[in-house]
Amino acid sequence: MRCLRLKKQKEITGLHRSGKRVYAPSLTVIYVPSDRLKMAVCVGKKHGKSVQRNRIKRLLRAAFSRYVPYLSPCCVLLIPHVSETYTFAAFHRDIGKILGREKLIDHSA
RNA sequence: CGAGCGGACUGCGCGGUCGCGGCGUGACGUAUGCGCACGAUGAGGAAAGUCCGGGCAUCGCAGGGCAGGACGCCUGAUAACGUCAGGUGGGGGCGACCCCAAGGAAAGUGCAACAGAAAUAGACCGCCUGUCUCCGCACUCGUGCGAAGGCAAGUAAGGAUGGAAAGGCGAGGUAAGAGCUCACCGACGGGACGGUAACGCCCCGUGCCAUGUAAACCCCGUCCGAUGCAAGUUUGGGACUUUUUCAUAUAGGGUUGCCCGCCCGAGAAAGUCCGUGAAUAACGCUUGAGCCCGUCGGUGACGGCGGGAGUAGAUAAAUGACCGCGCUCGACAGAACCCGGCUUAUAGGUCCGCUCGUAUU
RNA sequence: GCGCCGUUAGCUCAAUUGGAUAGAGCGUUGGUCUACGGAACCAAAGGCUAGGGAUUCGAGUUCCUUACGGCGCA
Repeated sequence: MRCLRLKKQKEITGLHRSGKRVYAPSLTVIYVPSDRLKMAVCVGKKHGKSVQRNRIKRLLRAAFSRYVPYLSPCCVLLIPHVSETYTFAAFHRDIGKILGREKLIDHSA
């Protein structure tokens, strides 16, 4: 999981500038094709205190990791939307919907 | 039973599958960095706010002065504290109990609006005495009484204010009054006794030198060098070119905010090449004034001795998903160098001690 | 992680050494003017000075504490 982390400031600003944005009810995904699979989550202070922010990050990582074995290589940034409640089921469903629509899932694998 | 006060503790539990962080082991794989397998382990009472105090680190270390800051009843505890313990004084509550930045206003300066006669100091009204002028009444006819006004002296009883009005209240006293005198209370001064002390209590004396504010400046006493793990240490990172800033001592830079004193000869920027990367890697980084139990000393905070258990250490940052069971249906909330406190948030539950009221015995 | 500021009317800002009724501009509402509107003029409303406590006779101002917002440090 750690090798998939997207860490560099340059890469993240690059994603914001040239990445493709895809929207779902619970979150926004920004991605760009790459030679390796990398991901990051972005949870701002508007989502609440640190306990709640940590929980959102865990839910996003857990939901994303379900699709890791099937993904073609790219850089991905996950940004949740502000809401009353955050559930694993909603994140899991929306991430699957987006990745399927954008044809990033390699069904042959 | 109802209402309440104080103290201590707890902070969902159990089982499975997949996954995450660092750690250990490996007759494993790759070729030194990781992967794989197995094993044990992995957030709090506040981890929070950053309000105090330390450890630790670097700079200064020949220090000195000024400025600045903090604290402030007493005694003790402690590495230290603005914390804690025990007491003193004051305030609140019927009570259990709770609260208090609680030195100095007779070292000096400032401020006290409005109201009020007057605000830190006095005489506006008033009261009273003497005298003069004028008026009225009475009669024994120049005296008495009454009223008004002027002048002089006395006084601080009373005067709608105000947070505060020159000790309070009562009695005597007086022309009217006044600690002028007296009793009680208060204040101040002195002494004896008790207490380590803050202070308490008793006796004697003084008619009483006099408001509040120091979380206004200030004075007195005690303490404080500065910066903070983004501190700091080590490795890699070197080569070439260009530009620029001053200087051989009245400059420039460093040293604590400033001054004295002390130290130093180089420093800065841009571009190109090598390089995965420099917002990097490793160290600092977790055993510490720590925790639990017993015992001894102490009213207690705490200390001495003996025994025991003891792996969070990340770096865009680790605890999640799904399923089953139980119950009271789960609050506030996430370590980031480490400790001691304070403050604030907190569903529900447990235990101990105590007070008041009602009823019964 | 560390250090430092701010919060006053719907908005932007004042308020002297603590002194009484917290002020100004814009906006809002009503009126005058106009055939109607704008502009102009006149008037009014609107504030628990971020919350709580303390000091003081008296607090927007001083002190403590909490909340929110903002800035700086590689």
